[in-house]
Amino acid sequence: MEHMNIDNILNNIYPLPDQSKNLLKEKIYEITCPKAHILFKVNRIASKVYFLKKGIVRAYANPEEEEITFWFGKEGDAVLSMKSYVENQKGYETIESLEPCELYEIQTEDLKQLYNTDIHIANWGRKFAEQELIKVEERFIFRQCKTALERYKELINNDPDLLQRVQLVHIASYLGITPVSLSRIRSELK
Amino acid sequence: MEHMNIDNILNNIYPLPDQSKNLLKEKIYEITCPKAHILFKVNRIASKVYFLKKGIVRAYANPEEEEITFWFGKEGDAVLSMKSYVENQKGYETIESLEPCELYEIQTEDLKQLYNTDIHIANWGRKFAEQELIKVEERFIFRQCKTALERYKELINNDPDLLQRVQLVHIASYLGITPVSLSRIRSELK
DNA sequence: GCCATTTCTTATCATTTGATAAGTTTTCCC
DNA sequence: GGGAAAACTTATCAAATGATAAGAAATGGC
Repeated sequence: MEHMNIDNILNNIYPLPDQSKNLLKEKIYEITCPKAHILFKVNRIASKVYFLKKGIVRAYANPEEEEITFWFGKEGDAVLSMKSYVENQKGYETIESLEPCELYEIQTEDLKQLYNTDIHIANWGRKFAEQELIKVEERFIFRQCKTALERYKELINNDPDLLQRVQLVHIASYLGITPVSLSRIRSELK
Repeated sequence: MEHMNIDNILNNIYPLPDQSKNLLKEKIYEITCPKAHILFKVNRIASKVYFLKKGIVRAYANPEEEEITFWFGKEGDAVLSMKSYVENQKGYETIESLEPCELYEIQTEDLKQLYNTDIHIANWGRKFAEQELIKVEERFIFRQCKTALERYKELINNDPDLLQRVQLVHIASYLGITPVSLSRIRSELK
């Protein structure tokens, strides 16, 4: 997939007037990280939000017992610990890069200050949360309506490159099944 | 449970300065509805958001095939079709009262206009979406980590009155199991 | 209060998914 | 490029959940 530049990423969430966008961009820096880098560690309070320019990451919960990969981030996605971002509390997830990544970084402190002073950025932040909300809610419902096979098929259709870029262990967990079960499904489809 | 007044409901989401709160309250009206009233119908574009003063409601998806109750709203909760509210598109859920209800009602149009003109209300709207987001995300992860038995136990602990107020068919669906399976779990616990 | 209807439970059997383990393929590193 | 490690598949068996149906309990209307 192509690189995503910051203007497109910000605009895709909610178009901002130039002045507000520049306020935001003043606080944003580019960083890179290697594969298998931990961007957020569980039980920490996150101080940064990232936007993914290039690469792929996953968020997983419950690392003591059984790892649950509940989210993949790709080019253009925001990468953050939601719980930590929203409530300023310990996050329940760890976020790890699955490829070498290029990221845009902003301090949550800076972001929150902008929310309080610029109404366009406040509404941008509102839209961001709203869009993420819809995504989780839809996935929550979909998960319950559909069988593992249907969920796998849907992934193939909507996110084919994920299968090329991500280990099947993580795909399986994302689909809510075991790797063995995923293997079974894949062999049935051949 | 006690009645919830509108000031508490609004403040619990995000404390607003009096002036902003009054702007909001000017647009809010009280209504009532009987039991089994449909507040939102699937595939419609919703024009209203409610806050529940008294009563209990449920949201369910997939009404053609198998009903999936994915949310209960109680005193103090906001009642709305998220998809419709966020994207101005057809909602995937139907929302139905399970008791006679007293509600505060606001037009989404009015709300959106306030978002664009009052920064405090914009941030209130942001906080609202953020809090709802965390709730769904936590439930999504919890659903995958825990067995049906654990999920039922957690419901008993965190939401005991739900069992008194709501039919077990809906509880079962909310927990992601069949009513028969829930019965089995309940009898094992005795 | 009584009957009809709805809701809930119990029982039986089928299906799906998980757990474990062994085998195969791929990847990675020297 | 060869060998070790990791990732994936396949096979077998166990456990959890679903489907169906029949019976018990609760609810609601007259």
